[in-house]
Amino acid sequence: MSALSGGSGSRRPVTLDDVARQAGVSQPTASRVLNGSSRKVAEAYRERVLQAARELGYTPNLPAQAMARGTSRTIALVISLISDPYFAAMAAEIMKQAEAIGLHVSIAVTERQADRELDLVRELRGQQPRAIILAGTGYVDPPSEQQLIDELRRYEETGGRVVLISRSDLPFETVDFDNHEGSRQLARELAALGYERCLILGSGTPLLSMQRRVEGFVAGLVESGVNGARVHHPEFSWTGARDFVLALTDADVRDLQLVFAVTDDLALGALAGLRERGLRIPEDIGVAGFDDITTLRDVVPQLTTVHVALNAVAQEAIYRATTSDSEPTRTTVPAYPVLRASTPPLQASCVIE
Amino acid sequence: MSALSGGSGSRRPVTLDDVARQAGVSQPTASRVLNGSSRKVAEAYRERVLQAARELGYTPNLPAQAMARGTSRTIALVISLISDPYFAAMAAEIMKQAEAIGLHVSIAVTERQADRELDLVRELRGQQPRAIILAGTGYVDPPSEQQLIDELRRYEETGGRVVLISRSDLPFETVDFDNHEGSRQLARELAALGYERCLILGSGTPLLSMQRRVEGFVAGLVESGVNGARVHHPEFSWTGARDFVLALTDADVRDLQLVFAVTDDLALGALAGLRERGLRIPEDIGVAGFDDITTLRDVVPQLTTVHVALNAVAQEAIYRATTSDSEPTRTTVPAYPVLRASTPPLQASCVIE
DNA sequence: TTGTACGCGTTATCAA
DNA sequence: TTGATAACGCGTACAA
Repeated sequence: MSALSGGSGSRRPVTLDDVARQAGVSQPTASRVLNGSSRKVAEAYRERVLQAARELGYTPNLPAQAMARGTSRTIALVISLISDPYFAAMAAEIMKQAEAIGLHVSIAVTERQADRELDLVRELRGQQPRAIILAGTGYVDPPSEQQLIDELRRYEETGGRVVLISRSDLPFETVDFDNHEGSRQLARELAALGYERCLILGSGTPLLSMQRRVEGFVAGLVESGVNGARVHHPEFSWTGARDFVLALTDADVRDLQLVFAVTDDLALGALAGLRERGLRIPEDIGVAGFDDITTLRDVVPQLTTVHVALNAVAQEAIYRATTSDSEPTRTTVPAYPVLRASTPPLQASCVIE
Repeated sequence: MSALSGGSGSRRPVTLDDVARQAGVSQPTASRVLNGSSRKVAEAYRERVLQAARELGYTPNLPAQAMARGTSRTIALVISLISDPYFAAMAAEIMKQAEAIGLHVSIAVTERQADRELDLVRELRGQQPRAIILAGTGYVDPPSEQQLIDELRRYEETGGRVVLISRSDLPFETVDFDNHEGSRQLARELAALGYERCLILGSGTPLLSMQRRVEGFVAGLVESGVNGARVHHPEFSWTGARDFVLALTDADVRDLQLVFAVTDDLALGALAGLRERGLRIPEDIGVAGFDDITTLRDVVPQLTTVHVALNAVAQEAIYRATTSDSEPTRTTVPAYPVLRASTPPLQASCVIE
């Protein structure tokens, strides 16, 4: 191994200058050929530049381009949790849409800490991204909401775009799905199947969209003439739902016909808990969730849930992130119930109160 | 809305210069206070700079820093698929470790296309990341392997670090888990439970690690005195495994005691297919996978699999990505079988041939 | 059409 | 310790 090629950090990256020199043209000409848009370069030069770039293995220095242009080709995505199948699917869709139009995605995770969100936005702003997309948090009573708004405003004022997904609490471009309507329809369909005595599992963490789902479900029940659904708010996780169900009294459980949880994750936790108590699903009690995560395909019985068109959400988000509107708009993507084996029609005997 | 504050892109971002001017110091001094390391600045100046930065809402322009310093605080992660629970978990762990030491993560997805991998590396190189981590591809006979190596070498020569996860095919720093040993041990344990007539589902796509898992399992069986396991390579997806199982003849299936698939995803697909054929799991046939994805907790029966310590893999990868070694090393993280309800001990009657 | 000269925001070098 | 000044790589008026 020669002294020149060995080790790390020995060589300087190939720059546009190197390419220009090798091609025997000026640096701006090389720039025009390789990265510019107004391609008024003589074919002979063009060829030489392209060949030189190929030979040298030139790649544009993105930070340098970003600085010179004042804007980058990066989109910053702030997300609660990437290991959660729902958010993973959301991130995947957003990346797909972004890459389709030549944008990179830089991901940051809040791990559901509201204060971390503010820090992240501040940091991300420094990346000079084309847009910042905040997906899937949104607390009912956020501690530092005004600071977050200020920070995002400041970012917007310097030409950046802000898009919120699944949280309609802030005055920015918002893409949301219809939480209320989705669970309302679900409640109506389940009521039509005969379900009346329901336990609703909301989120212990005060999240707006989850609250909407609870309200929608209750509304749907009431419209169907079903009242008195019990609402509880266990810790917002699979384990939280499971533990909650395990802690119920036998009398409580015996009286139930259905458990609706505001996410599939919770629903699966509840399902696990109910089974641990010796209950059969769906014979003894029905279970329904919300999100329609892919994972559900491997669960028996197939879980009734509310489907959300994540690809539509992502597409809309990327569109909003790359189009400069004057006024923030609110887009709502539909969500509709999907009835599966976990909530079969109740026998007539059970429907009668 | 005033002409100054309105719309998008009106205001210029706050720069270090603005802060310095407001604090009445020179720009380098402001730099030393806010971003520098050798903090030899008079306390009085220090205070004034910090306050000015706070008032103005200054955030360092990362591209500018990257250019000036010649290196960024970004790690580029190239991953096959982010919606896959296994890769999502891997990405989550890597991000966690990276953020713990103040590094951003930029994610790019290959969608399992080998040629896209090369393009991505070329692009990512332009981001001037601190390191490039390639996770989870690695073909048996890659079409453009040499080009990829050249590209990564070039990146390394300019001071970047390259770390490969779960693919020991390229001459770079590698973190892998013990595919062969993991499935070998699994095979031995299953053989000890009485399983003999096995169907092994490999990957239709020629991936190295998957091949290792097949080889390891076969080796484990042979060591246990079990020969003649059938190996097949359906399309590398849940659907592929399901369809393959559905296409088997009844005679084939009746003869089987176990299906081992090289990933949990495939195993779950196979399980679904077997059930569609009216087989009971595990009474009629056992099923085992590899990866121990979180999703399995909601599957009944609980799936026997091989557990991989992803957090250890991620930690090691980040460590390698931030430590400059002279020679590329190979780290192997253990993988060990976890026996669950999907492969109960076979009754004595079945063990007898 | 091509090349010269400058600016982008930051860090690093060197005098003072 | 602090402050001028020169990079870093690229895009872009402007002049040729």
